[in-house]
Amino acid sequence: MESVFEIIAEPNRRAILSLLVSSQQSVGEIERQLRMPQPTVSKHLRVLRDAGFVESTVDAQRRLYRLNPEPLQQVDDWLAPFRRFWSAHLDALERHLDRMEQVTQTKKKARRRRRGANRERDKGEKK
Amino acid sequence: MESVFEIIAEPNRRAILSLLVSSQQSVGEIERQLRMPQPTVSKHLRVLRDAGFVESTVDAQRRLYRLNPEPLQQVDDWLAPFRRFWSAHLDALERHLDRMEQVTQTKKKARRRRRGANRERDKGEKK
DNA sequence: ATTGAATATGCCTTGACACGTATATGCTCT
DNA sequence: AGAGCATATACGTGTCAAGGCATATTCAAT
Repeated sequence: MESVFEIIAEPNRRAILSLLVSSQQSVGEIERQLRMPQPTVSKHLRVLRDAGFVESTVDAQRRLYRLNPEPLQQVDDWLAPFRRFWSAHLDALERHLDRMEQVTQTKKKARRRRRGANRERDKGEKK
Repeated sequence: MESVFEIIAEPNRRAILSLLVSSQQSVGEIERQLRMPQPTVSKHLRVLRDAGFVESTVDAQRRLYRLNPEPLQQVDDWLAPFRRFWSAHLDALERHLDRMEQVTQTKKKARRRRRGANRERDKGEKK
């Protein structure tokens, strides 16, 4: 199974992870919400657990699975250089549009506002 | 082939993408730098191109491939909720450590500095 | 101790995909 | 036109992982 990227390549596993963002869940709850057969859920959880994406605690017959963010941070780290790349490209696009505007003289303020919003977004967070 | 996640699950494709961050490259250059057979490179480039990760321009017999950041932004977007999750967890860990310290009375300032650095890092960019 | 619920595991089949090797296409130069 | 380089594609093969189904395990309650 190797890398974190192969783990999150599987759609059902991504669904499980997304589900666990809000709160921890039992296998049965996952099964019901994602409408997938129980063995499928268990197998994917096994993979996720072995790869460190989730952890589990025992609650009687149930097992509660919760997220462990570290492996996902690896993905985030890999993405870092590309983030620099695409903000550079955004800036280049902006400059290009600005040049166009110096010719056409149209609404510049609206785009300025958008650019500000994008910069915020690039910093992460923000709902 | 479907999703962007399956595309970047392949190590050679990730290598190609990383290589293209610095600048555009011909097939032959990729082949040499990554030491993989030419058909392999061409096939992976085909996949990356179909999925929109790269674009190509023709230069006589060569083809120059360059990065297109949009699909990677999808990955970044998917990661967003988890980023919130793990910074919440970092904070919780910090609070926990702080409570421990109130008992053990040890170096608190060093950790405060680290927390600040993490917050910067979460905003993206930097370095 | 037995039954039933919740979860895990084993086996089998199927399909996708990566690779190697060979070959095709396209361009340049003489 | 022909030779040679750069890149793309076709085909056959092996591997591996996901799904379905059956079954095993574990715990609770009676």
